[in-house]
Formats: sequence, C-alpha cells, structure tokens
Amino acid sequence: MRSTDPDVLLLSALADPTRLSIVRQLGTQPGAVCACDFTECCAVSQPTISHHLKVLRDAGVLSSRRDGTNIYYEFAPGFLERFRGLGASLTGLVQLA
Amino acid sequence: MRSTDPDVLLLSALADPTRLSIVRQLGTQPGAVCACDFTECCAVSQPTISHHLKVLRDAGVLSSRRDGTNIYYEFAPGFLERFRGLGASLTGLVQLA
DNA sequence: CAAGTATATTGACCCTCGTCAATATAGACG
DNA sequence: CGTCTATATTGACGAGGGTCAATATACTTG
Repeated sequence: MRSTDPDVLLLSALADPTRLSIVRQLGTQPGAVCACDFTECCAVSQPTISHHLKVLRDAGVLSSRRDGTNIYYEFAPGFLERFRGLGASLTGLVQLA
Repeated sequence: MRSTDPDVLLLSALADPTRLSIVRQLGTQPGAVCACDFTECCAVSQPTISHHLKVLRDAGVLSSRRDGTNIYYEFAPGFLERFRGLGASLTGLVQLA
C-alpha cells in the first residue's frame, strides 16, 4: 500500500538513480535548468524524464516555472533545510547548535 | 534494473514506511534497541522485521551486535554525517562552515 | 488558423520489492 | 543432547513503480 508520510515521499523521490541524476545535475549548476537539458544526463526517454520531474515536484524537491515553451526546474525553497532536519530528527538530535 | 549507487541504496533503505518507523523508534531511544522491540512499532510479521533490519544494515544505516540470543541494533557510526553530507552535495553546497 | 517545438499524459508491460507462512539457524539452559 | 527462545532464511504471491510508444497539451511563430 502507498505511504502518505511526507518524509517517505521525499526519500522515495530521491531513491531512484534517474531522479538522483537529475538532482545531482541541478546541484552542479547555479540557478534553474531547462527540462530539455535533463535528457542528456540519463539514458531514458523524454516522457520518462517528465514523469520523474513530476515525482520530484510532487515530493517537494523541485519547483518549476514556465518560460515560453520551456519549463525551468530548480530546488524547491527550503528543500535543503528540510532534508537536514529529517536526518536530525531521525537520529534524535532535535537539539542543534 | 537494480542500482549500485550507495546514495541510492541509502535513500532506498529509508524510503519505506516500515523501515522509517524502525529508524524513528531508534531515534527516540538512547543506545541500542533489541530486535524483539521492533515488532511493536509496525504491524508486520517477525520475518518482515528481520528483512527490513537487514536492508538497513546493508545500506549502512544500522549496525548490529549480538548479546546471547538477542541482537541489538543502533545507528551505524557516521550515519548522520553521511546523510547530511548527501543533502549538502545534492544541492551543491560543498563548501561548509 | 496552421505548423513546429517543448513538455505532459495515457496505457501497457515487466520487474522489483514488501509481505507472509514455513522452515532453518543460533544461543541458553536443563 | 534436547528443548526453548530469538532471529534469519527460503519460497511464493501480489502490488507498486519505472519504462516506453503513442498521443495530447501548450506555447510560439508565421
């Protein structure tokens, strides 16, 4: 059965080689990246890239913005903080420096 | 096809509601936890718990130690640092304070 | 409106994975 | 060794998800 836990959704979104490649490519470049540029990083079809981008967007990893026919993706605001907080809460380190 | 990327393996290990419950229970308690205590947190059978503990161990999330017939699990050394570093590297924040 | 490009959706296939019942292994204690 | 308890392994089943081909939608330009 499908989980509704937002943390599980976030981790599931990242726990795929194609999606992690997308995220890594975003991390190496400053600012937003056109969806058309993700077709190079992974040997998958255009619909598959689109599907993965949707998964990452729904999980709160990425946000998108349209500019003409192109759609640009970047990290959703607060994603890094959320990811860090998740790690801290999992290990019980609620108190931080 | 199954990925061999250690980061994907780590994220996949955490991206399951039952396994995240196990990890969360570990985070709330100081020190190691007996495997027998995990049967309460999730409505799954004993073999399933054992399976999930193995996945978490193989991914480097947990480490185990035997004491008589009981086996105690705790966070693998360096797990939190690794998780944090993963988040930082994904978002391109290689430079840290 | 028509044509072209960029992205998303649909539908189907296949394989991975979470699950359990049954069984096996390991240690403790007589 | 025999029995009991704790944990792991095996084998099988079913659901979920990654993938693609085909198609649809959206925007631009003429």
